[in-house]
Amino acid sequence: MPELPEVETLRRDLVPTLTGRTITEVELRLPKLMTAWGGLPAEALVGCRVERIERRAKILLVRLSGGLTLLMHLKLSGQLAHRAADGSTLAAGGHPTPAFDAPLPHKSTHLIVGLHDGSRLYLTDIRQFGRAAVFTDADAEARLAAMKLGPEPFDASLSLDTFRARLARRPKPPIKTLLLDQSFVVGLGNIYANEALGEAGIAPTRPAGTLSPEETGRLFAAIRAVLERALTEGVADLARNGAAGDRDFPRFHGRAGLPCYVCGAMIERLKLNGRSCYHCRTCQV
DNA sequence: AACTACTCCTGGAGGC
DNA sequence: TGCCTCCAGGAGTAGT
Repeated sequence: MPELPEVETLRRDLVPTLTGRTITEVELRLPKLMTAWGGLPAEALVGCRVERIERRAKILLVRLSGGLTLLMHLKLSGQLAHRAADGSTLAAGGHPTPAFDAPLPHKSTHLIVGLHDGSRLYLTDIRQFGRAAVFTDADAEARLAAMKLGPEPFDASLSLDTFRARLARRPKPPIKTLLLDQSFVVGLGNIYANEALGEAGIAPTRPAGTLSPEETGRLFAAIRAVLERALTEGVADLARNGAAGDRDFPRFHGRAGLPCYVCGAMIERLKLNGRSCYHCRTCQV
């Protein structure tokens, strides 16, 4: 799925196009999209005005009038598109395929939210792993609390010292496994975990407890640098099949068999907990 | 408690 | 062309 940079970029794009609009109709085409988390029926959205759009971890929170919150998690293949009444795209983001300018709705469009100005918000998800739910604000907080999410990577409360302390509590798992664990730190997915480890020069398989203080510092800085680059220069560029795109970002993920940007050695792929790790054996030790 | 394996789905790419 | 296998950016749950 969209990881932190994709969700945050989408949030920023939706703020000016969605805020202040009032929901006039809702069409839920795939009921299970809204059953996993429970909450109110989709129709509860009708009549609500969009007050604010927030993000926690990889989850979008649409704060509504009437004390309600719409939670959305795009998981692996979810996508949101806000289209004007004439069909033009106002904002779109999430998984890069299908193309953001594809005709909507299509067979993987599972939720359509109509706004009073005639615009529509479409949630599409080829793999149907995404989730959405409408809660009272209090229930939304309870739902988030139940997820036991770790700290945000850019939160001031996550200092290098607290990062090291959290690592010290989980010494056994491979460091890559820990980076993907949302209770350890939120926002990283497979792409940016691979990128952070690559930039830090740390092998994904290293048990977390074997990292030196110096390596921990490099990793902490690399996590923020990689996410910051995605937020400021644009999210990682991936082709349809998950391979790296034309841009030099990502620099490791999806580049098996291609030369490392740093040393020229061939990037290799290995599997860890069922997820692909792309790494340079020379640079990452 | 900590850690791992399995599971929910669809569709595109590549081998034969 | 068709069929097969593998692969894809997540995370909840059940088992050891």
